[in-house]
Amino acid sequence: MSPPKRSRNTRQRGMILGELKKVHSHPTATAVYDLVRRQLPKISLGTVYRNLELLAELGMIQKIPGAGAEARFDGDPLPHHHVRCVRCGRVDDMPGPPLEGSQAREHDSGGYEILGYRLEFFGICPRCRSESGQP
Amino acid sequence: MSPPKRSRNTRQRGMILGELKKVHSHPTATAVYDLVRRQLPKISLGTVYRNLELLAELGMIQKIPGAGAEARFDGDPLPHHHVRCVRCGRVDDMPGPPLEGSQAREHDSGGYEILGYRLEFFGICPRCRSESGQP
DNA sequence: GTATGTGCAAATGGTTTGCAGTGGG
DNA sequence: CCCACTGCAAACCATTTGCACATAC
Repeated sequence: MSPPKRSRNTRQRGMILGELKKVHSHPTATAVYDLVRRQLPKISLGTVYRNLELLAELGMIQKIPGAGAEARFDGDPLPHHHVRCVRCGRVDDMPGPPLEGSQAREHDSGGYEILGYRLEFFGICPRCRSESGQP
Repeated sequence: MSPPKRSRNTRQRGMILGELKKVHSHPTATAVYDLVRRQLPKISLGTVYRNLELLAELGMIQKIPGAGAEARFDGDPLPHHHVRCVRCGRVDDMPGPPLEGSQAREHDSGGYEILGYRLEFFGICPRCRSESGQP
């Protein structure tokens, strides 16, 4: 159905993927830019955005589009949930299995063909909790 | 703890709330702007944004911040889930109970204080399904 | 009377894109 | 060789904000 989507192995793309696989901080596009720039000082932010988008489409990484917030990227493409700190924006992995019974909803969904769902937790990260007393 | 947050009953605010309660289309800020402008031609988009934000804070309406997409607003403040059409952006209510067992996650959450979660389904709405064969 | 709200317009900020040149296969 | 990719800079677009005036209470 869909054409295999051919892509090339550029230094920029390899570097972006490599850095993402290396860290566990779910960096923003700008953060990835800063990481990669240490090796490729002339890389442009546009290229970083284009590659992150492409790598996510290819299923090699995961894009975590924040609700209203800056998107973050995860070198681990396997499905899992995330927690986002409402204070500092930090994103971490959330232990726990994927949402069960979501398939069941495909029926009573008002005529929609359900393709998937996004579940994101929000809260206050350990660091922010200690910095200013737990409210 | 938090000061009662005093607010005034302006014509603009009442009109925005009224229109939102009237429709069931989960309109965007701009769509609300267009609705209200029929009665108050001089209202500004900035005022619409400010009031939508305030009304959501007051718990009188619900803000549905799309992951990467334009935010939408719901005149029904009671918690329920939504489906977003990946083709046209349309948002509808999703039948079904709030996520059970989310409280249980508050424990094994890597030190986070969990405040809540956002669950949004995505798929293809009936109209878009019929317009271009179900893929 | 005074602080809150409004209209207007400019600013913001993350993300996208047009274009001419580069380089991977 | 050719077309995907890059760097650069400008464009985009939802949302926010500064300011002077208006108005709810």
